[in-house]
Amino acid sequence: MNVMNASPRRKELTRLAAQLFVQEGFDRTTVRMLAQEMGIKSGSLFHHFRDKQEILAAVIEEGTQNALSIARNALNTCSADPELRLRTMARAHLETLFADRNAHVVALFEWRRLDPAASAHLSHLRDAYEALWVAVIDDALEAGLIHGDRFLVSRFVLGALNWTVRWYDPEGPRSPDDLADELVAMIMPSSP
Amino acid sequence: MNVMNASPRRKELTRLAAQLFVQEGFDRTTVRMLAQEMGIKSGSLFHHFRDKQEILAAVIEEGTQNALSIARNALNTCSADPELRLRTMARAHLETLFADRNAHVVALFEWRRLDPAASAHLSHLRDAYEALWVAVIDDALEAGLIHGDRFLVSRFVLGALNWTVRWYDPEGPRSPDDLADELVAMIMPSSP
DNA sequence: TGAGTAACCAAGCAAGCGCTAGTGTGAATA
DNA sequence: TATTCACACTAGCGCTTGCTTGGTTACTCA
Repeated sequence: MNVMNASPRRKELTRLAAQLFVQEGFDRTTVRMLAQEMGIKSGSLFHHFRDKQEILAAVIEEGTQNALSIARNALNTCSADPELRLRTMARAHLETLFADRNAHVVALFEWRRLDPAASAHLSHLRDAYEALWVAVIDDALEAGLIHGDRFLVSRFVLGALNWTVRWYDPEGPRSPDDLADELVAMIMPSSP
Repeated sequence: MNVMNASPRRKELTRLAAQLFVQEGFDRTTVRMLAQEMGIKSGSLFHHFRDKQEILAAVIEEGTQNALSIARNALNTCSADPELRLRTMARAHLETLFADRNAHVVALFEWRRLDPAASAHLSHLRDAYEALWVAVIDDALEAGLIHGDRFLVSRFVLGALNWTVRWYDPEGPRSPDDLADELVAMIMPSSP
């Protein structure tokens, strides 16, 4: 068993696991199914992961780390204009959501299956990500771009964005950026 | 086994099952846990339901039927003013979401566990409910109250509302009606 | 009073579950 | 050349799962 490392092999296995977790749900995905998808036998799986829980934690950690670094990057290479930052954050959110769809769907809908230790560790990552959102929304409120309660607005916006994984088809005519722009336009009184 | 009826006993059992499904998730809820919660033995459970799937279908059907009749009622006893109808629909949505929370959480997050037959049957109910939303949103768009693509707007609004089950605390200071009003205000340019 | 029935129980089956123990192998390291 | 290491295998243990069976109880109504 690997201590806590992220060997290329383990990363690849994690990616495959994410796909199965999305298809079947964590509980219905058996270690035998995972092993078959990975091209190994079920016993060999436990050379890479301590137990099934650890696979779930690896999937979610991978996805959340990605989201965090993508969002930070996008905000850093973007001016201080509150409207642009709001749009940028929404775009970054949808970009990572669909670039890394499997991991994020797992993070959104299987979080409760994490054991307390893993959940506590990963909560910090998630909180750091949400803090980025709250800051951007605070700026937009202060600039008078949008109105309402900062807490409620961020919850509503994140809810609307996260829910897209339930209905949005990336193969369709609309790009994730279109979606993000439409949402921002919807909540901004001053838009055309 | 009861054919398809809704005896008082079965209704009560369905209510208890919904609670457990929310607490543990459908897959992790065993028939033994269900039976214990109901005060019977696991074998007796199959006198009321053909199999575990049927319990899930019963829970979701109950919740969706309620949502549909509450929304219809609210819209019927409400003027034709588009803004009022939008607010009314949002309020009705959150009202039923939290009055019947367990059933709706199950409907939102365990829908995929339904077998194809049950899913097809219940999809009609859900579609009827969403049709109410689309009509209300169409009116609001036509009246110029809100702007954007009708399809996207309804998805965003429903997403924001449904996501509330993840963070909203009904014991807190804000009422569901407050929440609904805040969301409507957020997407309406002309609000104070 | 006695037939019918809804509701329940004790016992257990077959299948599947997560996970472990022990072993083999080929490549890198000493 | 000897040792270690990552990675994979076979075999199966102990337990839980959804569900079935065959029978009992309590109640209703002709």
